[in-house]
Amino acid sequence: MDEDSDDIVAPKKVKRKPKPQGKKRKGSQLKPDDAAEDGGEEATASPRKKKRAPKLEPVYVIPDVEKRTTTFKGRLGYACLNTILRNKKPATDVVFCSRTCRLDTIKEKGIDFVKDLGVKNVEDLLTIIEWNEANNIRFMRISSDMFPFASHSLHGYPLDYCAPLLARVGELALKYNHRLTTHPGQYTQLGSPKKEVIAAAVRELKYHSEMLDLMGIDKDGVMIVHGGGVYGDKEAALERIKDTIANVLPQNVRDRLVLENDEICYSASDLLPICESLLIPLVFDYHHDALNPSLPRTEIISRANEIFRKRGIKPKQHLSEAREGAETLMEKRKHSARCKMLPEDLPDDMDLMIEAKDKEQAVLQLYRTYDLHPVIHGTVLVLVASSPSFNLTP
DNA sequence: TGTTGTCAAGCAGAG
DNA sequence: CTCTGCTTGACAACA
Repeated sequence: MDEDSDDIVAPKKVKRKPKPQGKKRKGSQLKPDDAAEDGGEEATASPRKKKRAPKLEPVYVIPDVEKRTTTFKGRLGYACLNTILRNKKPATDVVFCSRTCRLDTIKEKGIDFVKDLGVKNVEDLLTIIEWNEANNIRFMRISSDMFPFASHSLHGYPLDYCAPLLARVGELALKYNHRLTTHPGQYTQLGSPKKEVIAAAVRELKYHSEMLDLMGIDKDGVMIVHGGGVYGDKEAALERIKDTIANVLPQNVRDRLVLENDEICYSASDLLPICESLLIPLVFDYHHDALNPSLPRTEIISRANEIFRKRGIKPKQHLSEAREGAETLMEKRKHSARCKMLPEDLPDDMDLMIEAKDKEQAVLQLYRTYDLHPVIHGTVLVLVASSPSFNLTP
């Protein structure tokens, strides 16, 4: 689907998936799982090699991108996961920040096991930030899974045990002028009519705040959440959201909170009034706005940026694109692997989070498209052949 | 090593 | 009603 993939010369061995037509998986069936039609078929071509084949050197090719120009001067970032570091081989070398476990495992191994996962996640975050710096990326979203179950009603735990390590993350980010933000998940419902749901949302936000506070991150370290559900009455839900923000959230949590327009329930014009009245910034998401439009983009952006300005927070926005060939609303919600271009109305001085399956590769592609930063040959496309998106077909 | 089913949490929309 | 999608991934069990 993504032209990108077509250009890639994959590492020499491309394996065909066995395709065991066994049990029906409960997930979607619509992904024929082999999109390796990129010409990497020489895979099976060497059946008779007796000397144990030395590890094949992958062939890295940087495909051409269509060149474009921009006056954009902000940072581009990616969310949570670095595909190169996540897929390092051997498996013991992988670097990622979302180690987690099951509830059963907590019962089995105890909470200290879980807290150790958090330590490993934070250690790896240091590595990722170093990688980012080496590759001219200075903006990323921290995984909400950094500390598994930290906000859980029964198993939750404070993060102070990890304070020194978290402080190192903040110091490193500061050293590189690297912005770190968070995006608590879809279960974070500030406007639910159910008390327990709100309580869980507040715990989740407190956890994220605690993490950022212990890192010593400044006010640019925001936490982005959506409006959430409407429960059949949007006005009433908005009132509850407003009440939660104004009267329930502790000040340090509220200080980091920002709202984001979504593609189903709350458009930018739904959120702007409460954002403006509470001085909660609005993160504008171009993709969501395209699916759930309201006011003219330029108006949304200028009003949103005014809130950021008043709060002294560097503005940020989200960019993603729908999968190619998406027809229905549901299909269009899915993110594409890359972003082909920056939006028309993108202000120059702005941090832009790229939400794409290929993560940092999508950022690097935009770097190349617009000549924003040099891209190191070898970090591009190193593993695209095995990245999840590579197997996605439209 | 890879594959497969399942996993903390909430909601809305499609079929 | 069930399945899907959301920041979408990762664990666990087994081959």
